[in-house]
Amino acid sequence: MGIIRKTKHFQKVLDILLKQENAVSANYLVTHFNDEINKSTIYRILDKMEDDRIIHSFVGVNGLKWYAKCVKCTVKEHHDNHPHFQCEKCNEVQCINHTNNATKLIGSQFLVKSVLLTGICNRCF
Amino acid sequence: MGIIRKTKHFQKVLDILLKQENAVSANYLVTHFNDEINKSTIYRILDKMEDDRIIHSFVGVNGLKWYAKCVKCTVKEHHDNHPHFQCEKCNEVQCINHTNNATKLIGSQFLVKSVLLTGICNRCF
DNA sequence: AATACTACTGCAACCCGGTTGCAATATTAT
DNA sequence: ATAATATTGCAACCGGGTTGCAGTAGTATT
Repeated sequence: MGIIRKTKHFQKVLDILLKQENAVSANYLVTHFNDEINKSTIYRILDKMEDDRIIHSFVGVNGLKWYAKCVKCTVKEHHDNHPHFQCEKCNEVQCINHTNNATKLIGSQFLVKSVLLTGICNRCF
Repeated sequence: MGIIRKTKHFQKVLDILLKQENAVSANYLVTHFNDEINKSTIYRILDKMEDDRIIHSFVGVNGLKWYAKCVKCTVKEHHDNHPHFQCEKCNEVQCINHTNNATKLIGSQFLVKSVLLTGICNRCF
């Protein structure tokens, strides 16, 4: 159920996501492509990209959905379940993976106020 | 700007939150008190309780806001910035604090798929 | 290159969690 | 009891995200 046709819209959205080092909110893409791409189209493209493991998503501090490119994911499995850090002031999101040093983020430089882990609990497992 | 008058509505909402061991979603409270308390009233009560450090809040997997009672918070400072774990299947939220064993949660019993840290980044600090 | 098939898109309307302004009501201090 | 004002209900609104459907545009086949 992922991407089947390589359309112009798909390419444009992909370009933004690949260019960006960190995560991008769905809402940013909607306003960025305001006059160019309909918002339902953008949400549908993002869903399909996620199905194809081109990007991964998560929900940020304000309940907005964020997306970032996958680095080592295969079509079968998501390997990009690394932590994300979001600043409550500037709202910017950083992926904490091989390129970033997690211990540098947590502790001295950042004041971590909330940690949300998600997954499958042992009752549902 | 917190709670000033101890009203019946305030007491009813508080009772639910104190009774519950884990977190409760704002939306749950709204539907629970459907015919009894107006939803704007509930959201306003929750805001004030959070101001007074009676409860603390965070955003769950689906972007919904969750609340849980504070255990060791003072009016001046929130000490309940412990991690929360939310199951993606049953949506239940557990506070990972002194009563729960974090290492038991992470690892064997749970499959952790995403971790969101929030706070203030070094640029904004 | 023309055709047919169907994935993709735009539109408009909708959904739902949460917010807001305002008039009416209830709590508290006097 | 009264006055002052915090709280509430209501209705309308906001914004991120979804959906059904008809029209458009990729793609495979000829």
